[in-house]
Amino acid sequence: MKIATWNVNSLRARADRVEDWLRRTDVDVLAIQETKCKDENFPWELFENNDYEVAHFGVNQWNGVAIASRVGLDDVERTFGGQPSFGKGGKDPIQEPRAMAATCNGVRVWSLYVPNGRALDDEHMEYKLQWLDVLKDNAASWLERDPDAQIALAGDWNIAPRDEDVWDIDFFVENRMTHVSEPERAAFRAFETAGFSDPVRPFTEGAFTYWDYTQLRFPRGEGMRIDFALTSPALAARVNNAWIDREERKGKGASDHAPVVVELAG
DNA sequence: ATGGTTGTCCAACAA
Repeated sequence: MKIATWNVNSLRARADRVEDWLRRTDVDVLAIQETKCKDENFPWELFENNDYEVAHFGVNQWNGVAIASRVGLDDVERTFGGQPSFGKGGKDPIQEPRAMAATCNGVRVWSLYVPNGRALDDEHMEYKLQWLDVLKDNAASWLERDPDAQIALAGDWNIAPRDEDVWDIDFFVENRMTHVSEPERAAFRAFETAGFSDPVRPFTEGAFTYWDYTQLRFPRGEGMRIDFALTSPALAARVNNAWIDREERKGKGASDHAPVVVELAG
């Protein structure tokens, strides 16, 4: 069984590439982030035509998450408990479509689009840290309730947990960039303390998952590792292999993120 | 050539 996560940066703009990728990669479950559409604009037939069930959560042109599966798609949830809301300048806060879950062949798969943070002193950074803290409390409680639960926290985490997860840590620190600050990294580590782990890194040392569209970041090899599929202990034990599909970042019409694939035994 | 992006509600914001 193969589970993947991919921030597609607009599903409509990426429909042909997503379909080609699904066919050649042959994954069983795909957690999608940044669909950038509401349900009425969602390309349902893309998944139906390829024998995937799909569930979507999107309310406007921002964010949007989905899960496609051909091994079952049960008990869909579109938020986690106490998920913080956000409204810029405090106006009309909403629970943004950044998290959804479904059970696929016994695995509880979460598609997560963690808030970006925007700047170290931006209100969006407080939102990001709070959002992660509440998600972590939820995730810890799921494991306490069932230590054998198979859970994947898959998505765009918008955090580079280690210095080697960006092309030049000095550049990030000197420019007061987000994604590498200690509070963000502590928020990520809290999931590891709660029992979740990253099964992809051992198979992909030194690899990145994201390259900014600007500044020729991809041809220059200037990327970041910010997309993760964290696994509960029972699920981590099943991981046979994992890879980051850097080829998918190439060429015209690519997302700025590459898909991350985890292969499970059985 | 000292710049060089992409997506959305096509204007201004988000990443």
